Amino acid sequence: MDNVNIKKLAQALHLSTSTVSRAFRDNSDISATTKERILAMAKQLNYQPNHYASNLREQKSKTIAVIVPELANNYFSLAIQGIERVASAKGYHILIYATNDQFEKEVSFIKHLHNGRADGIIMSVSGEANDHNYLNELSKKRLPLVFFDRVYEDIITPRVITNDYESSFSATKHLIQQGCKRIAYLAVNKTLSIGKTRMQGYIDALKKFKIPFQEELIIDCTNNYKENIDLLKEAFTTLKPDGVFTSVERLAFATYYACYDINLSIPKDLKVIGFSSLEIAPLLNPALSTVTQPASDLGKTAAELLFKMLENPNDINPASEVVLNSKLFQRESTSKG
Amino acid sequence: MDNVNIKKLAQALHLSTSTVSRAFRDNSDISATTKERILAMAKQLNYQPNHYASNLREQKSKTIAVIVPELANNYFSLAIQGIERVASAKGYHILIYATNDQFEKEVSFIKHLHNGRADGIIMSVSGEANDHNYLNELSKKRLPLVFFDRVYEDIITPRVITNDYESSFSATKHLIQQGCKRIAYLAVNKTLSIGKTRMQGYIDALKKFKIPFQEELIIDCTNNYKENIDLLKEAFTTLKPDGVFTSVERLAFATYYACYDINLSIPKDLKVIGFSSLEIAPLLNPALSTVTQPASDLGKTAAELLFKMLENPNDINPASEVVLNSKLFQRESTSKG
DNA sequence: TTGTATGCGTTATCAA
DNA sequence: TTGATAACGCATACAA
Repeated sequence: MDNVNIKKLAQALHLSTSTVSRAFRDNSDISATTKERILAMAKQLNYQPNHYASNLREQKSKTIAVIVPELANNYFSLAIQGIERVASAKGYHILIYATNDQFEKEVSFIKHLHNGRADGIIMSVSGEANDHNYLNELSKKRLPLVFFDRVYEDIITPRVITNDYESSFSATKHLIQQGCKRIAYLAVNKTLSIGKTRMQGYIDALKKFKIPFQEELIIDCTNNYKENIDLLKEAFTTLKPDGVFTSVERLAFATYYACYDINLSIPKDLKVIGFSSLEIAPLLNPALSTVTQPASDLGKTAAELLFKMLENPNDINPASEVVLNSKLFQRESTSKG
Repeated sequence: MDNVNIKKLAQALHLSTSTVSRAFRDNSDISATTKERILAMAKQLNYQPNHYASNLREQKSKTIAVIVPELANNYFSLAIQGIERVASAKGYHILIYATNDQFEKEVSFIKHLHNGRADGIIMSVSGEANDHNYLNELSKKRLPLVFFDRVYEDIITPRVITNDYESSFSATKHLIQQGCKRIAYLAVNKTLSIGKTRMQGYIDALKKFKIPFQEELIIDCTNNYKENIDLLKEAFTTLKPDGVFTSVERLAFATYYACYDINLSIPKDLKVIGFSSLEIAPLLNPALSTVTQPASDLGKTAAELLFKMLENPNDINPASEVVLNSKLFQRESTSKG
């Protein structure tokens, strides 16, 4: 490598490395003229300060890590976009990790990140069902951490979530008002906190409107597209629901595919609404009614929270929780008649 | 910080730092028993080798950077997913950068990455219209770089692309065979190499089937959703095309919105096909005919190519080009009658 | 097999 | 205002 470092730069200018170094630090004492000389030469030689050396020295990385369950997901893409914009504006870099819903990966990522590679972590969790006390074991040494959307309730750290309970309640209420009597709830993992909250909103809405809650109408789906479609076809045929509320976007799609296959008409035979941040929900056949989460804002807010922690560690309540509101869009898939 | 480093670990074990260091390097001479002792203590103390120190020492980062035009985009999300899987399997980390189609950002990202932060770069470019000779100026010092999808034709570096010309030709041919006589081509940036190739396939297909090429039917769109819809409504009204071929996914969506607004029926009045990797294209109203690029594979292949460069720099032809095939899906949006 | 010493590129402290 | 020097945490050449 003919890489230019601070030493070569110093040699070329007949200066010491410390003087050169100072030229890149804003607050240091250095004459304006030498500074200019240095910067000019730096540009000419295409000098880039070695990040690893700086960070080893300064003990921080100007990098934040983002851990999400999956990358090929409209919702998380939007969230990452929100995070990236904030980080980019602050001159921070972003490391991306996908757990693919494997808890061990999450643990491994987090542990490895505690080697100085990142200054903070933004995460949507994967392993609600597991023992995630590993986060507490890091104790004092734990990096600043912000949860978004999917959180661990028993870990004390700032979080950004949406008003899932209210949204679920509203969505269920909407189905009831559109005339549904047998409303299925499509869960993806009942044990996930987010699953529980959303399900509770559904259950309470039924109660409020005096519709009996039936356990069999809670349909627990998998992570496999094809499996879900088969499972739903079976369920729709035997259980004959007249409404479906899906707790995540992809289950709404699975519902559509299932209905196409078994010739159920949406919304005539079955009304459908689901959590989804899909911008083209109006283009679906039929247009999908959605509970739309402000995904990009969620990411933005989480990033802002993390930067607050980084800049003013004591200024932020570790138990702070920011709640953003989702919005209900009524479209063709839940229309009457 | 009560961070444990190799020194503390050595102290705790009454060993030297070099011995401890060796325990983590596979090939070093070290007795099995001491190695075990060290690893056990490391686990107990939750020791993580400092990445910056190692990398400063070894002059590599085990990190690759991915630069894309945008993050909130189904296609790039899939590509990133493909990259992440390969990198993750190799124990590499991924830095993500979004240019939001701003060329200066691209230049800035690339230049900054040449400070040791990443070992290689995978990029889908943004600034075809600009002077991207900056990449050549880095000359010998340039990091291993792989282009995917959107490339600079005049920069010699490995690339992974799709058979855009053939796909465009087929898509246009398909529209012709479905009876279209006035086929509009929706471009996003005529000067982008990818735009040119795709447009050429369209032009040549017209020629082949003796349909006169009309400049006015090339509609240059913007990056703004709303603007595009307005622009398309105007264009469809005045130009009265009977077929539309969109060079990127989001223009197909814009086309749908425009048609809904001005009461054009797809496919009766206007047949639509577009480049798109959207998995739920069959769920649109009407189901969208697509040229589907193997987005995830593209990312995977690009990553594999980059790792080959990293592992065997001389083994790979810098001008190598891998072409993956897209697939044409005929759906309702281009059906006859 | 283990320990000592050195340097990776940078920045901070101190002295000039 | 500038220069010499030490240190950040780790890995290797060399010595023991």
